[in-house]
Amino acid sequence: MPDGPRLPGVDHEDDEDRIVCHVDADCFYASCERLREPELEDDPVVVGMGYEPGETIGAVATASYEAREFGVESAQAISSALERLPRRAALDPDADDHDPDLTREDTGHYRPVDMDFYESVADDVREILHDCADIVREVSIDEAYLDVTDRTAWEVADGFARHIKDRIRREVGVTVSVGVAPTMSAAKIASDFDKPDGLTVIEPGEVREFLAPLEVDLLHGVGPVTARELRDMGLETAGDVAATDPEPLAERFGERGRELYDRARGDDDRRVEPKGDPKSFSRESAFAEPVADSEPKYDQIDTLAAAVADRATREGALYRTVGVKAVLPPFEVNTREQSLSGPVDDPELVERIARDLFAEFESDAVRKLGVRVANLEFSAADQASLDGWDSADSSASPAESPTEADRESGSHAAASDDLESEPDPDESDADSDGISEGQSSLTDFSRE
DNA sequence: TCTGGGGTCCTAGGACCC
DNA sequence: TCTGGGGTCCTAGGACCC
Repeated sequence: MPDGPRLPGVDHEDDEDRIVCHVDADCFYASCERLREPELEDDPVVVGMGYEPGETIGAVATASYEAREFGVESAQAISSALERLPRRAALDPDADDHDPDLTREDTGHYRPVDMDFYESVADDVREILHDCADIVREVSIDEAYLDVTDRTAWEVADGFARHIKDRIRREVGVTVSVGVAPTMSAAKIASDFDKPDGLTVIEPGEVREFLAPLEVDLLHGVGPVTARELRDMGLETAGDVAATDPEPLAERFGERGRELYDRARGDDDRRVEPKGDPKSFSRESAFAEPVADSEPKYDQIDTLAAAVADRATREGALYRTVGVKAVLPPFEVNTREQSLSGPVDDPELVERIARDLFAEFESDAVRKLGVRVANLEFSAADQASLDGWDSADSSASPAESPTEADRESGSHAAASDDLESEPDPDESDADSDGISEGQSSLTDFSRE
């Protein structure tokens, strides 16, 4: 949308040159593990779940660079990771997976994910980032964009980035790679260019030239599927994309095609902006092997529903949509969701709806299940309850005050009734009635 | 890559409204 | 009623990212 033609002489405020920094921690989880176990330094370290002897599910979350040399990669199944790089612990003759032929050099350390600890380290990094920039967009636990236009200049951007890296290393103890460029997408590629412990600056005017030789799959937003299609179109590098006719790209990939074309040419108007509220919360978990019995599946749905609802409550979010995911062998992903007429915070309702939506897969073998809430609203409601205001305040969450919950909560009641009554065999009108009826008695939640 | 978990955004069809 | 066209919401699926 911001990609329309520019009119000369008309308000170019938005087109000012920006200096964008992308900061990306190097194998962050593994670095965190080394913070508390310095002996792991220089040894291969793999962080993930499910590598205990006998466990087969789970995947690698992060592999240190030493571990990557053995072919261990992020997202790899634990079984393959262990094949390439056995556990150091397996050297112990008493270990369950002991192998007498192993040598120390061919083994690595495996540690389970400990998000609470990684979050605490990330907090320390974030503090430094906010100290170094006016605008920070945190993308994930180990990655952020900084708008540092007002803090530095191109002539000294290199030194500024060095300063950020040094502070993080000195004060927190982890290394990061930094990319500096006039756009977010180029900064992202720059930080990736020289990992680990990298520092790459792409100055305005150099972006397209810098990108040109890069393989298409290095562009943000190009995954395996798109990369293959692009190659089929004869486009191997960012330079190929930049030089091609954008129309076929737009036809094949829609909006993403236009975006891809722009990015490959170094055009990216996005401003660095702080991240807004989350859009959804979900929990999922895989069974060790496909499960056909309905009971363990419903138990898992209940557990996931409770966890998701609890998360929403803790974060002060109301939700208006509840969904489930059922992955059937070999890897068929099914999703079902249902929206209510108004936002609620009601764990029991989440469980009921999740069970109801899952019923369709009751007799299928299932390898993975998930529950999700979406259409979140972080309104005055949670502020009110957090501040300890009493429920007389009209903006208080309808679902949190017993008195209010009892007498109103229209959507709530309507939705519950609807779900409790046996739905018609032909369910298509059973839903729409009951659920929309509560609307009139609902507090007005409309956003403008 | 025989495939974990938590997210985001886009697309496309259908319902529904005016 | 042989029906125009725009807009929005809902749902399901898919690609992608970390």
